[in-house]
Amino acid sequence: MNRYARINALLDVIARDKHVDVKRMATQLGVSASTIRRDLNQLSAQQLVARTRGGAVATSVSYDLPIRYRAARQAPEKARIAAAAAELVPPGAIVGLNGGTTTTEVARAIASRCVALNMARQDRVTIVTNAINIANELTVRRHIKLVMTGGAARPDSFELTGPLTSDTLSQIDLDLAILGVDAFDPVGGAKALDEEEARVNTLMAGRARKVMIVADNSKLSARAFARICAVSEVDYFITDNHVPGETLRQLSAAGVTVIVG
Amino acid sequence: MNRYARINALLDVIARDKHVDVKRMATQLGVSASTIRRDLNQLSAQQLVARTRGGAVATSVSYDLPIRYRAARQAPEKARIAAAAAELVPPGAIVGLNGGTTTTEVARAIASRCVALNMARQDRVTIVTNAINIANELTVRRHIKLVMTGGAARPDSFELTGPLTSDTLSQIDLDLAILGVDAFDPVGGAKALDEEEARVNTLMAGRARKVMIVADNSKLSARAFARICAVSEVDYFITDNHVPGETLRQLSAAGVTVIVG
DNA sequence: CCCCTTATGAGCATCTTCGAGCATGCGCGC
DNA sequence: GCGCGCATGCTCGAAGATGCTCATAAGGGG
Repeated sequence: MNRYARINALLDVIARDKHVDVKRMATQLGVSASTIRRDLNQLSAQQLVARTRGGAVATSVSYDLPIRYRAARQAPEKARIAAAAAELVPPGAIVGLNGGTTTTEVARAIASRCVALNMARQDRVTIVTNAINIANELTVRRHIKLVMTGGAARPDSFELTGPLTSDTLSQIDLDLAILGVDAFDPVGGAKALDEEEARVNTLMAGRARKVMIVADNSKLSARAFARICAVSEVDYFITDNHVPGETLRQLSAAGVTVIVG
Repeated sequence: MNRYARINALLDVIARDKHVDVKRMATQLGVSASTIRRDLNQLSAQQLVARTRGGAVATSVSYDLPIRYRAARQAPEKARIAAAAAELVPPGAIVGLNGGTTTTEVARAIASRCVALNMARQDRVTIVTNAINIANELTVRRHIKLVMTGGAARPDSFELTGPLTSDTLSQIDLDLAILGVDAFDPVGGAKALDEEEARVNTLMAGRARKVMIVADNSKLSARAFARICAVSEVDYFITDNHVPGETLRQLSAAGVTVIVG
């Protein structure tokens, strides 16, 4: 019984019963109460559950009922960022998405939201992406129109880049570009680690009426060298609640609409 | 046991069990734990798995669908057809692949063959495809250069079609187009059920120096209305051993190299 | 045929995880 | 308001996984 399995078991119980009991789970999983407590505290720090004396309860802000623990870093933060981003997508919009774990979550959130709102045919959202994994997931979701750019695949990131990608993008106009980035700060703007990806992202931003950056707090202290766009070109910035207020104020002052998911 | 074979083995286990154990895989594959750890870290950097203490777990960032695809009809026939097709792909070739269960098998066979032959860098095969599921699988399996066409996704077939697809294809030259079709016979040639897909397939065949059709026996008695190309444009036809000899003779007479997998 | 790059395995110091014990303090009943 | 019981948080030690380094093997290129 490793940590991952325990956390999943705990989330399953909470999803089913809305609460867990430390003692009972310790017996059931064959570990000490200390361990269960540590696990619950960790989940609580990620705002996935709320601690109570003797156990924990489900948080009111439960986004997806079948809560599955994703071992990726900053998973809950990304889910909340994604939910906030999805809310800003109006019916019928044409949305560009680049690759990355955050934007993958955004894609899922947009798809879920379209189902939830039961959008009419003419209000269907169109998603344009150069991320193979996002396309692969969205293809089966009927109520979204999916368009892929062409291009050569980069094995490390599941993104298509290169001249073919640029060609495709140059033939498309977007209402909104939602970009995950490797680094973002009030002075340097948005950046990527790979110059090929940066170029594609720049172009996608240029084809869009509005530009949204989605990034968890780690990206604000990260460094990357390939420039995507300046802060002045960014309309929305969605992040989590672990970002210094000073940074957010600077972004607001620069004309960016800042939203904390 | 080289690196690629190990990585494939690890991915297979993760796809099946949702998790791997460092120690167990080290024993099973006959290498040291350090090596397994290095492999898992590399996969983790590609977001294909998430490291846990003692092993790794699936990230769900796009590794569930390939499994669904494995259970196809006529599976053994398709696997043999695919293996025969893969053998006709020379090192360094630029190969076009359209969508479908047969061509998905072909993609896997080509990938496996490249691993088995341990192809040098300059002999890497380039695969150009408009099938999202194929792209998704091949991105994971590396050591193949992958190019996607752009286009709008068709939910039923995982294929990209439309003007963007045509535009991309018109900028590409192929050594070989490997096409799965819905119907093929000595008189009518190759056909598809969907006219959009047929158009893309026609274009792909037109961009290629050689055209190969892969189809199991059921396709020879099937009917479809959208024409892809005439028999005279087909260079190779790979099928299974349940096809009437008379049909094969007619195809040979028409100048098609017929191979029974 | 030789050299250089890369991959692999072993050893070692470090870090993480987990369980147990103990002082603390929260909450419930009186 | 008060005291008791129990969950909690913290610390410490043990077990084991990890990362790092180095030596060696293997493979590819010239």
